[in-house]
Amino acid sequence: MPTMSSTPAPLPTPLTIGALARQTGVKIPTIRYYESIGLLPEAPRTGSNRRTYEDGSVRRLRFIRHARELGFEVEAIRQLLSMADDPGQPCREADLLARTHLAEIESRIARLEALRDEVRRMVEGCAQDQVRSCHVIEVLADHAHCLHDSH
Amino acid sequence: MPTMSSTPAPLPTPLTIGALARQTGVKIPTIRYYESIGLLPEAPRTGSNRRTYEDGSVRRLRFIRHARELGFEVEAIRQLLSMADDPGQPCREADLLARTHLAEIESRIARLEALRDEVRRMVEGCAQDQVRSCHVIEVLADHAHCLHDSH
DNA sequence: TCTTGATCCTCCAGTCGCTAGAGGATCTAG
DNA sequence: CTAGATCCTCTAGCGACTGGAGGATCAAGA
Repeated sequence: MPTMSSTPAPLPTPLTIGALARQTGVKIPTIRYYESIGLLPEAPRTGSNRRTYEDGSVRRLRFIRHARELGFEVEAIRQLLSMADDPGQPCREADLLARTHLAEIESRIARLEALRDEVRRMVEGCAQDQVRSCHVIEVLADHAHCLHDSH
Repeated sequence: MPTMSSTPAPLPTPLTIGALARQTGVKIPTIRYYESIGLLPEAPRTGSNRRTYEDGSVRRLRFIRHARELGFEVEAIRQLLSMADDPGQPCREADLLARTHLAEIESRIARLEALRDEVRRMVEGCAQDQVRSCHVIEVLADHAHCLHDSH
């Protein structure tokens, strides 16, 4: 049982910004930054002007962090958050957002793979000799060595 | 012999910054930016203070552009350029730089692929119904839905 | 009670690699 | 001679933070 003492009053001790940072892995200045751009609501303050948070903040910030890690831009996250705040809405928008994002990830992967092939070719041609005959420098100096025009 | 008086000297008409931009595909403000950070040397000026370039500048700028397209950072390019300027040196450094870069590209690809899988799962789980049951929001709200911790 | 060190606050500046705009000078073609 | 293209410098902005200065406040130990 997750009772932590005999008294059943789990009154939620507000978190400091440092505790919030530790629980979410988001750095303190970043938390303040998110507040400043309106991704996080303005945190209530103590008498001595320190920000206080509750468990809801932890969830919201984790949501943000997770979305950022997944490569969503702040603007997209703003939209996702407002959807998450309003769970009766149809989720076509969230779905569209995610699908758009997926397409972008896939194109990024494709471009990186082309790029990896170029750099790999570059590295493999290097005889570790002299710059004069260095494939790396040579390839960089002349696009004609490349397989693709696209980059 | 490169005497320049009586012979039909192909004296190189200096390029304007606009011509250089057209020949390399690098925008004019970017060229000036490269000069300001020392990637390009300070261009000699005409009497009316306009920058002049020669074919060497075209090659150098193409080198820079190509390296940027391949994802090298400016600092790395700075090193590559100084190596290219000094072709008697062993090229271990250039090779190392490129190999480091390759490793980074590969790790980026791996992370993006993990990410793609997450987002794909996210999208596929969406029933286009309500946010309440929307997989996208749910996954973002809880990292535990993810396959990987790494992102 | 005092003191020390940790934590917090605000504000400002810097990061990277450009990009854009203001406001003005100069070139080139007709 | 004039119109429009091109150039110049300088400054500020982008996105998403990150770091530091300088100062207030808190919690714990002597």
